[in-house]
Amino acid sequence: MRSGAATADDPGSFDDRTAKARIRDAAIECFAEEGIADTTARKVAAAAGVSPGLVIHHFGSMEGLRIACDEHVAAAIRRIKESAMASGPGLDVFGMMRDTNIGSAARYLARVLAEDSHTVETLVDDLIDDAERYFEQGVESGMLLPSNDPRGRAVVLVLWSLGGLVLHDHFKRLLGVDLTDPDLSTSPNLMAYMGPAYEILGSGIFTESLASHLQSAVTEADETDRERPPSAQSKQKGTR
Amino acid sequence: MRSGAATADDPGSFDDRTAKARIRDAAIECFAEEGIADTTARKVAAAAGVSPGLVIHHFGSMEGLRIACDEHVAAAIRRIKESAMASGPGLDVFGMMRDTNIGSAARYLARVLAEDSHTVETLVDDLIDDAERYFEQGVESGMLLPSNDPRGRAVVLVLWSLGGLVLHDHFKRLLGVDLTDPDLSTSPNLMAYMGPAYEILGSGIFTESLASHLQSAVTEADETDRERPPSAQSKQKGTR
DNA sequence: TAGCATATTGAACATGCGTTCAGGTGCTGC
DNA sequence: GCAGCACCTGAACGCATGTTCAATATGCTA
Repeated sequence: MRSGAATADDPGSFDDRTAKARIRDAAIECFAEEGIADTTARKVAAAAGVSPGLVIHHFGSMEGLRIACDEHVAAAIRRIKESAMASGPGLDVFGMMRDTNIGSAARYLARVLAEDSHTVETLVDDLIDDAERYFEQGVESGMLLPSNDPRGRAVVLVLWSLGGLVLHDHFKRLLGVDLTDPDLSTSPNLMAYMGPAYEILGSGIFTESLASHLQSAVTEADETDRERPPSAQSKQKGTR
Repeated sequence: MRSGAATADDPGSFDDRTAKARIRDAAIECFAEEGIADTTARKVAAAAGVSPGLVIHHFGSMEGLRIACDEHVAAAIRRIKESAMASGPGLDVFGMMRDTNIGSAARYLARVLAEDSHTVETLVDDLIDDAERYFEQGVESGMLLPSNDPRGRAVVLVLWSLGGLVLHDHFKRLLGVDLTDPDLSTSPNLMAYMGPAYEILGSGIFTESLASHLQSAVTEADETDRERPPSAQSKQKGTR
């Protein structure tokens, strides 16, 4: 069909745009744009310029297509992340996936993050592992504060960030920032998001006195197993 | 089938636990448990103990059902939020919706937050408005640090929190905490989440030097990008 | 009692889905 | 040449879906 490309699916070969690859790419875009549930074999086929039968012929089923897309996007993100980490220090978790023509990957991710997919779980785990390692370096070099729970801090920060990605429509509506924009860094409204984010990550939001008060409550609850959590007055509900 | 102590319904109607209400409740549970796309009229009908036709008869269409569920859940959350805000200060955004038998509302919310629904948008807007007002009180009473962008800070914090809710499966897997658990506050692993969260919100993660470095980079980018916006950095950030 | 509106059913319908399959096309090796 | 093979098509199948509708049950009004 195309140029003198050899046999079909050969990852790493020069011309990957075989029909199979075109279908996969079209599927990623379709999943990203229309959502998982609203993406049908026929839509993907039309977008890729092939017949519906070919979609199933190459991927076995729609679920197979989903898995292939998951893996392709995960691989793309890993590649971007690696080059970003090699290029030097960055601090936000999104930084890993911006400044690169990542295409529809961010939008795709935002769509599948809430579904359960083993591939995505593994990707999230990896992102957290890397963040944790990254934070550790930051602590050692004096850029980041140490944590009582480095792993937990990495989990919370990465999932907050990814959760923000999932809710990108709300950010777009409320702050005018599209977190899935491939070239987010040139967005004029970026600071509407980055400003508050850096402020929070810079100094928190609690004052000294409140922070110490909460901290003592936390450690207290941590030591005694059955103690009230720090959220203060939970109204007794009678029966338990 | 449950009877008697049903969850409250529309304010204004006395006994709403009609078949229509049963269908709506079953639908909320079904949406929450199986997801939006996998919830069919027949499943809802079976769960409510009625025929599929009745579902459409009462709500016009499945989309009508979705809207009715959105509005019901939004009303429930607003009610909970109001009583929580009346009961005194709390600091995390989840606090609004825990300590109450909110049923499947949190799981439902987690499912619809990423879809677009005008009702949910309005609910999110309200949550942010309340958080902003709430933070303002916290600043006045000396519990919270002032912000250069109070609105932006509220948006970011609420959406990070809600994003975490959407990704509750990942939190459950990684920290053992189920953020959609109706009685979250008694969860033994709660601190695996609250600890890092409070740590971040307490003092941030950046050290002094890095924070000032980033801040200068931000203002620099702000000035070079365009003219200095009218309301920006009028107030110098905390003396610390 | 009759009359009427509402509540509810269950079978039917049209639609769109994922998937299958028999066959067509073009290339490669003999 | 022509067999073999991979790629690809497009019609078809079976199924689940949302929705419709005539028919029935139920309860309210007079």
